Amino acid sequence: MTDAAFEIGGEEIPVLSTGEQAYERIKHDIVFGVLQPGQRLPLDRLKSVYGVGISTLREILNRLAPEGLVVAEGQRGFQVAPCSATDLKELADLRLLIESNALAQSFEAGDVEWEGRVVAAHHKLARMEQRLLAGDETGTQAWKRYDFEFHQALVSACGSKALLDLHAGIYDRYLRYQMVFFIFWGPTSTEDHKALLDCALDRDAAKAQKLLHGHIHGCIDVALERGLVG
Amino acid sequence: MTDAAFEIGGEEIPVLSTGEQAYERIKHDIVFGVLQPGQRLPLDRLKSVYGVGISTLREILNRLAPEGLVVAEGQRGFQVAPCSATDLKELADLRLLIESNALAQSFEAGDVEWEGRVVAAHHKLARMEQRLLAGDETGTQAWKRYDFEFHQALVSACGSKALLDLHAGIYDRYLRYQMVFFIFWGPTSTEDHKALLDCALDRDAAKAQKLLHGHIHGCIDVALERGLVG
DNA sequence: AACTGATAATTCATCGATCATCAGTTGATT
DNA sequence: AATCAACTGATGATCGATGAATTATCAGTT
Repeated sequence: MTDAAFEIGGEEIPVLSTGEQAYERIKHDIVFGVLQPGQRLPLDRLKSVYGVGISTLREILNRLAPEGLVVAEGQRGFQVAPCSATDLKELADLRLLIESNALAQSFEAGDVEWEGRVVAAHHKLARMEQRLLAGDETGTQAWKRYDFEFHQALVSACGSKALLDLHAGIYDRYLRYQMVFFIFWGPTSTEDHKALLDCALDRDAAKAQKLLHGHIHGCIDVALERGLVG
Repeated sequence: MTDAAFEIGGEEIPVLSTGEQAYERIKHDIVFGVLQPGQRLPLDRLKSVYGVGISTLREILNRLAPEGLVVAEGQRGFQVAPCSATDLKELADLRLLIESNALAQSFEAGDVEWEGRVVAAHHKLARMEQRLLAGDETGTQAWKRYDFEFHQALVSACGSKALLDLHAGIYDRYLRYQMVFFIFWGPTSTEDHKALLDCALDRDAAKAQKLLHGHIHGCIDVALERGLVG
């Protein structure tokens, strides 16, 4: 339908196809709770909402299914993957396992380039968190992106593409719980990020793993305490 | 097209839809090397081979893509995920990480039911390995299934569905290397399995993890030594 | 009034058709 | 003769149509 890339002044700007665009939108709407957990996804409705044909829609949903954001019960269509407390706990443990491991390898192998990426990512995240703490709620989505980019940067030198892909996928599923149930409890998170940055520059993997453990479990404990998740 | 389930004498036998059937066949053909790494997958050709329509085919390929068995280069169709030595190493490390962790949790939580599953799975695997060592090469595919079922049984009590799904997915990708490059080096593998069984019954997770490490790395070292992988 | 069975309406799975895109080839121009 | 452009055949992406399955509705019966 469209070109794969579009040239402007020497810089290549990728132009997404109809399907890719819709894929991104639907994924975004699931992660951010516009499409709610457990909600059925009638094809005709989605068709008009996202402006793509049935077949393209089904391709997208089939792609989202192995990623764990959509479930397909054969012959009965699709629905947004339901949320549960046990699933949240499993995801948290999984993220911790994957990210801890990647963290250690990354700290081992990271060069100065990597340090640069980490510092830059942390700076952007910290700025956004300042704004959020100041009451500016407009940037919640931007905040999640910077949070991801920071954690991504931390593990980016682990040397394993497979590990990074896995981490990204689990992060998305985990993020959905944060977004759907509006989990953001401010200062503690900010401190954790700063401490993680320091660990990275000191190459103190053990301490970073401990911090990550607290960072993640602190987050889900808040959710489970408040009884937010069914 | 067909019923989701078919009742016979109280037991429910799932009847797969056209799409599900083709999905299983294509996945099988990729894992077992019928469709070779890097090979392009022209839709018209697959259409006639597997006897399904274009749209259904694309659904299947889109589902296989996040599973890591197929890659989709935008606007230029699909191809079987290529193989490389680095990818094999990454997968081995990943499988080790996931399975080691699941093993420890499973040993912790496993009950007598679990022990039964493990013993049964090992028995079937051992029988098949006997036949293979005796020169009966007809059962290579059955062997892989029993090997998976044994490892699956070992971790089945870990208590995390997310972890089990992840393990299954990575196992498939890892298995492909074994199948495509005909890696089976007999006695050592058989001994490993017996030792793993003993560890399970003794609940000795640390020893099991060591064994698993040797089991997996021994396997890929053979492949890398022989220069089988690109 | 509640249950069961048949029928109608909705939703899904699968398909081939159509249009856009890509790669290889030919031909014109310098 | 070499280079670039337009042409052409092949392949992929997107779409709506069609028949099958599921769910909802309603009448008839106990």
